[in-house]
Amino acid sequence: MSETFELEAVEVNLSPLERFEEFLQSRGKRVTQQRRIIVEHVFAGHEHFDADALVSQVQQQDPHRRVSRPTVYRTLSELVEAGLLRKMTLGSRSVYEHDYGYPQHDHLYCQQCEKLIEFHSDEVREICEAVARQHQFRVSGHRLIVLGTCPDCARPRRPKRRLDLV
Amino acid sequence: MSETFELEAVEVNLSPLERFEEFLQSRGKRVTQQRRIIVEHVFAGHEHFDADALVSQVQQQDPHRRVSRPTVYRTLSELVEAGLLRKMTLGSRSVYEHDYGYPQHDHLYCQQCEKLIEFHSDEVREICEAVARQHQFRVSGHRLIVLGTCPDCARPRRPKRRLDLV
DNA sequence: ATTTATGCAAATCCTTTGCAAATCT
DNA sequence: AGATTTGCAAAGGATTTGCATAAAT
Repeated sequence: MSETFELEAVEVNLSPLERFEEFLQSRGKRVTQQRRIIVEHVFAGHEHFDADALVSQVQQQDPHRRVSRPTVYRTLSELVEAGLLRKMTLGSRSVYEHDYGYPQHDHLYCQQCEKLIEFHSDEVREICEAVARQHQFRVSGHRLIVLGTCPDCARPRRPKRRLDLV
Repeated sequence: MSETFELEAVEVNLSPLERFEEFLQSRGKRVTQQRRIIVEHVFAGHEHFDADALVSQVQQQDPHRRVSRPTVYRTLSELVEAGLLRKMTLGSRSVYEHDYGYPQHDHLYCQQCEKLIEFHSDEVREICEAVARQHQFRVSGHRLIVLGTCPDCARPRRPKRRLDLV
């Protein structure tokens, strides 16, 4: 998965933090400690995460560099605006993932263990564009999520599937 | 849109209510006034709706046949379980639409006016299946939403787009 | 007669907001 | 200094839950 990223990665000149600082300046916003902490933490790995996880991870990684929940929510919104993160809704909470420097992709979502598996498909984007064209619809993006059970969860015990959700 | 439905509609023997009654009985649940009211109302038209809209619509349609919010939520879950309704998340709330007797489809979602436009694509389902196969993933369904601006909203004023959401 | 369902009020969960104190530029 | 941010506590919106009462089998 990460190999794929390296290969397909879009050309990027600035580090996420640099890009974010640029964004902030262009808006007359300030480069604060907490915004720096958040960006660094978020781009240290490329897993999916939600606001809550981010708050506790940052806090436990270094008790000194703590950031409040409201600030995390505020900064995540800015990162989405800046094009650094992509946001998607999973059940009741929002999940974020890298957007800047990462190729477009969609997900397989295991309803058992809540795992997200990424996959890329040019066809999906093409279909979206074709359909949009037919409806004179101006596309800004799409979200495709394939629901089901991952191989790990398919074995063990009976797949008490959750029929609701998403 | 509705013409397409007529043509592509899957073979159906039972009315939604009959099917739901069957489902309820098979689970030792009861056929109550409010469950009947809800099913009838939901299948009177085939628009998308959320719990809140359903509560007020039912109430204003006939003040006598009122149903409480908790009951609506509980019944909607049962209808999803029964395969009569499909649930999807839009921003912060859940939106429902017919599933029983209606062909699989996906949506174009206007971020300006929140309108949902349905479209059908066999290719999407095929892609989902192909990808799932590659990952030994057992598919139970998918959700594809194309985000953007509908033609009606593209004209009037500048498209102050919402960059967050979904 | 039993058992399940309803409605109310209260509780949850996730996210946002008001505001005084702290931090940037 | 002057403006923006932060963190706290509280507010909000959507959905769920406990429980006594009402309705279905």
